[in-house]
Amino acid sequence: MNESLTIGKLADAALVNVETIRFYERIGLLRRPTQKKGAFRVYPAQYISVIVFIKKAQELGFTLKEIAELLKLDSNTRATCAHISKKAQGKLEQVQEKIQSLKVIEKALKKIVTACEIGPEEKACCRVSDCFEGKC
Amino acid sequence: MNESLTIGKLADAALVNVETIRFYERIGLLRRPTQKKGAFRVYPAQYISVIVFIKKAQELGFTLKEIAELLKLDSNTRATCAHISKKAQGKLEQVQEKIQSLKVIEKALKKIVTACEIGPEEKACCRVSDCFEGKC
DNA sequence: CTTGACCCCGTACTAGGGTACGGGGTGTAT
DNA sequence: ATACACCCCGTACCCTAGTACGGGGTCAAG
Repeated sequence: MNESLTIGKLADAALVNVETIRFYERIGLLRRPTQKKGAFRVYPAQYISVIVFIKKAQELGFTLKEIAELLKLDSNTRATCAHISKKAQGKLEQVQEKIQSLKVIEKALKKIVTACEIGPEEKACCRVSDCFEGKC
Repeated sequence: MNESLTIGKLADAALVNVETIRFYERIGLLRRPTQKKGAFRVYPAQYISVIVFIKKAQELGFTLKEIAELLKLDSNTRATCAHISKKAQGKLEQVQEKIQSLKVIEKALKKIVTACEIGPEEKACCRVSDCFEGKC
């Protein structure tokens, strides 16, 4: 297959607005596609996963700037492989910290759920807002 | 101890701007402290962990609105315990989804790092942007 | 009892991340 | 060859989450 898409089809496939794609191109987050049909952009289907990735990463608290850095790791410039490895390691640590923090919140929420099931009087034993103080 | 703090001390302790605290109060994310010294707000030290929590949760991609919902789980209104349990379960699922997504990204980054260490030619085998398509 | 550091409130401004709009061009199906 | 859905670009506008500002009040030390 290896379909190619207009901006509208791409937007539909990635569940975003056409304007969002144009916006990402303007700020340099998405590369303008090399191929064109007349004046119209023509995107390889690959772009869908890039946009899906951007949206997922955003939900995880990455800024568009940080996401741009993540996407840069995909570029195939062999010359800079050591550099890319270093960058990837930094991002990896950032991701692992987020996972740890989420696990702390997860634990607090689980405690609230079970405490509630046991009985209302137990509930007060855990506050999500204390979960980063080790009190939970 | 059980210290009480002025807004300035609280801001310093929680590593935010005084204006940020006032902003959070304005939008109802933080409750205005009940105690006052004259016209000045007096905060119990507990507020520090609440603000720290807000900041952490933000980094994890929660909006202030979502964070307000998380904080509501801390309220001690016994009448609504079943309701709180349900809310907490919903939030728990949201948190667990985030953890899963981050693990997918983590895996992709690890692959990039090791591929880079083995040799530049292997690097192209993994793109972070494909990581939600199961291609990684 | 004054001075300096801090607080009050309201309003205005900013940055990030889009969304909407409007006037015009285009590709394809009929 | 014409209609209609879709694309182009630029500009303006919007929401969220703050940050800054300015005029005035207040506590505590000297």
